[in-house]
Amino acid sequence: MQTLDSLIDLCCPVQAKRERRKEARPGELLQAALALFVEKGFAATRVEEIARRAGVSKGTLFLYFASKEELFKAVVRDNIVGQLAQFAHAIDAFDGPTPVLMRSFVHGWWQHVEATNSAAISKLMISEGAQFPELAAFYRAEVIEPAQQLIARVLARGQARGEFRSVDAQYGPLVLLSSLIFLALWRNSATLAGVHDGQLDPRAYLDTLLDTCLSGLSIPPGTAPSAA
Amino acid sequence: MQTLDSLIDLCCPVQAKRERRKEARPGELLQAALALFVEKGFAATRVEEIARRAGVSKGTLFLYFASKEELFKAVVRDNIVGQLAQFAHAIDAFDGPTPVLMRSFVHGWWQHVEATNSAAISKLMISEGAQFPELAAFYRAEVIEPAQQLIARVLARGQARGEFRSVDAQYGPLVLLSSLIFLALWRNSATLAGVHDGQLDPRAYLDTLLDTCLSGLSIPPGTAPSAA
Amino acid sequence: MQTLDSLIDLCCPVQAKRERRKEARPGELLQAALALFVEKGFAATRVEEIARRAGVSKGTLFLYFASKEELFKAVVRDNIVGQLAQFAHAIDAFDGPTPVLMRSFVHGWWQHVEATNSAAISKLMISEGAQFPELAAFYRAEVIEPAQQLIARVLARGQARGEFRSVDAQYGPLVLLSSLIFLALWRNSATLAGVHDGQLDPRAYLDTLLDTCLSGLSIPPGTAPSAA
Amino acid sequence: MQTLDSLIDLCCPVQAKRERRKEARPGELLQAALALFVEKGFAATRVEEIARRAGVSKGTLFLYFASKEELFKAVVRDNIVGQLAQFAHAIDAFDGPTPVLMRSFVHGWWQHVEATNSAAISKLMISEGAQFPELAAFYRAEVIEPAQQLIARVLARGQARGEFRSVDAQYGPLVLLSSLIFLALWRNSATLAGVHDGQLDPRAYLDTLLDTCLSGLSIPPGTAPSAA
DNA sequence: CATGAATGAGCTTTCATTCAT
DNA sequence: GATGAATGAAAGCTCATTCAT
Repeated sequence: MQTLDSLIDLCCPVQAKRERRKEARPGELLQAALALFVEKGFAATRVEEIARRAGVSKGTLFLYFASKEELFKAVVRDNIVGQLAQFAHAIDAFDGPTPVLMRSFVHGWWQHVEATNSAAISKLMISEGAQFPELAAFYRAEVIEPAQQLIARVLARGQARGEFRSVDAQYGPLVLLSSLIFLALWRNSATLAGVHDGQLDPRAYLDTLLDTCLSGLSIPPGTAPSAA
Repeated sequence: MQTLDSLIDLCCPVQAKRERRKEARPGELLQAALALFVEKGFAATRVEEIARRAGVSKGTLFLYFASKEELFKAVVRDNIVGQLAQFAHAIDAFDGPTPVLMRSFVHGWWQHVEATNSAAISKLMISEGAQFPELAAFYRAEVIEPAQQLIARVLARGQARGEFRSVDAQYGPLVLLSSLIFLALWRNSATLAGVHDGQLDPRAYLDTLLDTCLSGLSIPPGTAPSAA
Repeated sequence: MQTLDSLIDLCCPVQAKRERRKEARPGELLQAALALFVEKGFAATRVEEIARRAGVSKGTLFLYFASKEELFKAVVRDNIVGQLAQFAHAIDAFDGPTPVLMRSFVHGWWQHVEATNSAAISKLMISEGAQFPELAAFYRAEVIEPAQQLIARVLARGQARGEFRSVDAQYGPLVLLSSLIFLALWRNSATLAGVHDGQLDPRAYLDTLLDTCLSGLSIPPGTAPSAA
Repeated sequence: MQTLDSLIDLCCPVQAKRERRKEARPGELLQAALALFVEKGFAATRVEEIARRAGVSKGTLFLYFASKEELFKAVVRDNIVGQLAQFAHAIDAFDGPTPVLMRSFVHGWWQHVEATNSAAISKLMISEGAQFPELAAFYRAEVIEPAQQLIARVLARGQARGEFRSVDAQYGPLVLLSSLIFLALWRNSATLAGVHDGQLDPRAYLDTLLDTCLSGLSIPPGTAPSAA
């Protein structure tokens, strides 16, 4: 049986090179724009530079995107895809102790963030999101909230299994999420990182975070609800 | 017979109007600048608008502040720098248990952040710092570093008094600071908070943070260095 | 049947209008800039006016010249620098008596100065150089020094050939150069020339200068190193 | 018998200090303005700086001079005084050989120029005179022309006494004057002088000038109209 | 489709001039 | 008279956007 994609491929055989390049244009522009918006911010990025990096002329950019703002929106839309679903599956499939799950989740998350540009996009949204309310709402609904629920699910699992003490259902996840977002920001903000950039080892930071939180979440030996 | 004016003069031996306005100018400009920087960002705010909001002309602004960047620095100094020193004093003067100190420090910090717009300024620097390196450096040196040291001092105090277990000297303070900065961002980022702004109760969030961290930092009963 | 346009195309295989204009732009701007700099001075000339006179917009000017100062330098290069090299070649190629060379050099210089506006540019630099140190340095290096060396070379040639008596190597050329610069000034300074402009015949002035200097430089008959 | 001035002094005895300072104000302002106009040019000099150097406030300056332009005119008017008459007398009184007179005249002129600010004023007139036609005309009539006639008188004297050969009556003086004006400019023009400022010894330059000109003017031994 | 020359509104900053005190 | 705070018209330069080719 063929997937939908492969059917589409059969119906629309490879177009002439020129045509194909034409179709690739928007993607190249989006990629160039993402890199530059992240690097220099929205206002400080000149459309000419985006065009140059994408290998086209300034005029061509406006053929595909009505304005610099529309280009920004397209960049964010293009990059906000739920990688989060995979994390959810992994969590559900795991069956060891929750502290171990948490450790692996946190480090796995960072691995993904490092590999993709997600941190950069978060930075972008936090920095310039105020100017684009629909995008901000979209990002919140599609990224922030699911991420929060993911952490909530892990905490709940720990409590259900008697491994964690109970924490506030709303703010507990947030305390953890905040540190993850902070790490993402730190790597993309000249102000936060500055000269100390090289000094922050993400993995060591995450370990310190995990040590503190896991101790804080663990049930004190004496207080164990155990009983006879 | 006395004129109304001369009566006023007798009753209110204030300075000449011009004089009084002159002394008020910097404050009015600072206030207007803070409001607009927060509302629209540093780059997107035009000095003319700041001046207009302060009720003066463009030229007058430059009578008091040498440049837009200097104006920003003055805003930061006016709202943050001084306060950090006060926190340092309060910490040194305190002589109760460190967990209590930490609670009072964290809540006191938030109180100040809420009263002024310091949180918004942090948001600003994270958003636009990359484009204004001098401002970013200034902010790092005058705000980020001192804040980090403040937290480090509290942690060290707890350890010295046998109240806290030892944490990584570099990342420990950062884990705490990250949550504070996150809270500041949350309140000023449409992306993070959006329309749900009202849903986050800062004080409850901070309590959750303190509960988790203080538990995580406290020395487990059994491991007590007791002796005897 | 051919359209008029296609006939024209066949007859006049010129570039597209846009293209042709593009190539003409720098020249038109240079010309406009020279005229206005001379008329109103460097500082008092607004770039917008230059652009307008060249028939383009302000922005277009900056497409071709990075700044007002660079535009000025281009004007100088366009009008003077190249010509100095030509004089040097002519001097080297000449093989008659040095007094004849000097006469032809001096009159040739004036011919060039009259044709272009180089004199006016010298006036400009003397007037405004102090306020634009970079321009002054450029002018000194590219114009004053080479001109001085040109004269020095002629004097040295005369001495080497036994036609001129020896004069101070530093001040000799300067005495001559001063008169040439003075003539340039006279023609462009309301103060020096005023309404009496018509009264000064440059060629007669230069002849008087040459007569005096050449007599002054020539070796007195009796003092001839002859011998016997 | 009393001069007019001393009579005036008797009628208007010394006023109160404050009053006297009031009368001195314009003079102090003129002095400060001259120094700054010469140093930085008209446009580049800020009225505030003039006022500060004169020890008054910006507003006070406008109490005495209607505008910056009027101040400039006043500065020039105030400084153009004919020291030239003294030179004329000295020339008439002299009874040695003309070459000696010329040497002493040229060096005396420079001594005076150095002592006063005349060179600076010449520079000022040449630089900014175009904007003030009346001043330019006045300066020409009162300074340039008389100076030219002074030189012409010396040349004529030399010819009348059989010491000089005949030169063009109009351009001969000019050739000499040009070198003197050039020297005055050199000392006040960053462009001409630049880094070599220290290298030009005015007296050596004038000697070279005199050597060349006097040789050029002297009657060749053989051609002497002597006769029996 | 693609180009890139051309545009012009917009920005920060300066400074001669005014005028309430 | 004297002050200096306040003004606002420029100026040089940038860059998103347009459109003739």
